[in-house]
Amino acid sequence: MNIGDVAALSGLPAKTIRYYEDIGLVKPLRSANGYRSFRESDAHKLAFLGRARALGFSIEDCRNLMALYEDDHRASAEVKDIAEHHLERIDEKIAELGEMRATLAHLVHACAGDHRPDCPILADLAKASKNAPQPETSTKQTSEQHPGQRPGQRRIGQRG
Amino acid sequence: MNIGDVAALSGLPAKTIRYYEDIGLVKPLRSANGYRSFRESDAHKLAFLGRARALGFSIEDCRNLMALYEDDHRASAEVKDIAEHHLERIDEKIAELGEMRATLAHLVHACAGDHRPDCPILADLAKASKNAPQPETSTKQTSEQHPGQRPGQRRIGQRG
DNA sequence: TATTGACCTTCCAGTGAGTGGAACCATTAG
DNA sequence: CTAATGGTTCCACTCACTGGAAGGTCAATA
Repeated sequence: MNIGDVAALSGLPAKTIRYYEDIGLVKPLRSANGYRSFRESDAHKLAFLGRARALGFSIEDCRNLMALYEDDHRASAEVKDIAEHHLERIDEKIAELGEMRATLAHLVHACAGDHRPDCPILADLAKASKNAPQPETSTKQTSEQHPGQRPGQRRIGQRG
Repeated sequence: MNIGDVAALSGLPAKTIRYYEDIGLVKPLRSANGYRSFRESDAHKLAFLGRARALGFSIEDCRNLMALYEDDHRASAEVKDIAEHHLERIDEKIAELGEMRATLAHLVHACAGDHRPDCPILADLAKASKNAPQPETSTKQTSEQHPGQRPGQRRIGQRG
């Protein structure tokens, strides 16, 4: 099959499949016209990859999982190990996001959200949490200031 | 103060602060020797940015929040709007990760994790979930196969 | 004074996992 | 013949930095 066919079967964009070939995850044959020619096994692999990626596994994890999948003498412990590590990382992320969510929800709740400028959200972001109430600015000036004439900044303010 | 001082005050790496100047988030002065010279207000901005980033706001959000923070005539509704949108995105992510977690935890629990090759995790990844039991491969061959002699792959298997 | 060492500068390249687009080739239908 | 569709390569871009090279500056010490 051509790339469009495996794309439809696996649900992966053709671009992604080309990328997966580029990084060595699949190795389709080539037809005489230069088109990629995918076997059943390639389509199977791509579906496998799609599902592993949907579970959040990294490409490196996918590579290892694929290798284990194709190894008849694997120990399921190796697979479980990868999955458990991934599970831990997911739990960490959920915890991190949960903390963000709690703080943010609290601030959002406290903000009137009207025409007035008073805003607990900005107040919280602006508050000095660590140190330096009057940090004393003990840093000695190396020489006198002059306005930033060569700040060397590009892409000022617009994204990409 | 020099970059090291604001780095210590804000908790941001000097590299990050240079990057923030590059994208126009801060505009420190320059000393005669070419060193960046940060005012109190710059240090304050950087601390603000550090906290906003820690809450997961994107750089673009930070840019907008900074602008609102510096606008005495802002409406708190604008700030709340940004925060609520971010909160929604966080909730979506938590939900997504939660689904992954559930599936993965189920699979991990079902896997013996021993020396034997039988593995429900791999079985699940490999199972055909969508369509194509025998997908019939109706795709006509454009020409006969020949092994992949010009697959054009680079960085095969190693991370770059 | 020379030299260290900490600090600063710029610029370039890389991260993960693709995505968008240009320029071009192949196949097929009308 | 032409157009549409689908394939090819290659390059640049994303996001928010991070690492490192090559070199300039400054304060302190031998």
